[in-house]
Amino acid sequence: MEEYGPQGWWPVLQRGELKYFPRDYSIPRTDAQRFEITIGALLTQNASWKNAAQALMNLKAAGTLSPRKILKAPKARLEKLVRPARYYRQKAERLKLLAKAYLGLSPKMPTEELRKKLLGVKGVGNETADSILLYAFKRPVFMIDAYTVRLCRKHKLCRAKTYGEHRKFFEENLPKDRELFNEFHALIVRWGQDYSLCAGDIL
DNA sequence: CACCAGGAATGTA
DNA sequence: TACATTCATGGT
Repeated sequence: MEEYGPQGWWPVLQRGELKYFPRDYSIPRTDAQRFEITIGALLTQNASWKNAAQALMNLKAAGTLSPRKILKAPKARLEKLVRPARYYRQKAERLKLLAKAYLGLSPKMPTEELRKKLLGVKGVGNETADSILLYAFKRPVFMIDAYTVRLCRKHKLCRAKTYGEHRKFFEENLPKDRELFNEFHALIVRWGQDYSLCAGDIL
C-alpha cells in the first residue's frame, strides 16, 4: 500500500469510460453496477483487463448491458460485441447463462448461497465466483488468482495447493475486512504485473 | 516473430 | 489429485 497506494477496484463505467474509486468504499453499488462487475469478471478471464473493458464498453454502447438485453440479444450479435475479450464464442454463450443466473441473485442472500449459485453457472469457477462476491456483492471473501499463488511461492508464505487452501490461509491470517480484502487482492495483482515485467518471472 | 493477459471445462492417468 | 488440451483477441 505504501508503494502503490489504493487501487480502487473494481472500476465501473461512467460517461463512457471506466473509472476507479480509490478509498471510496462507503457508497453502495447499484444493481446496474453489480451486474456490470459480474459480467466483467467473466469477460476478463484469461484476457487483459484492457480488452475485457473494451468488450464491456461495446456492450454499453450497444445498449446491451443488462441481463434482459443480453438474454434476448442474438448470439451472433453478442459475439461481435465481446470479441475483444477473447474466446468470444464461449463468452457470448456463457454471458447469457450468467445473465440468466444473475436474475436469481439478491444482495440479501448469504454469501454461501450466492457462491453456490454462481459456481453452478458454466463458465464461472472459483476465482470468478469469488471476485463477483468480493467486488460486486462486497462480501468479505479473499479471492485467489495466479499472482497470489506466485506471491505465496516466492516468499514461502504457505504451502497450500488447492484454491480453497489458499483462500483459507489468507482469510485465517487477516482481519475479516471487506475493504482490506478488496485492496489486498488488487495490490497483489499490481505487484504481479510489475514483477513479471521487471524480473522475467520464473514462477 | 514469439509471448501472454485479472480462467474454466473437459479428458486422461 | 496432477497435468494436458481447447478456447482463439490484441498488445508488446
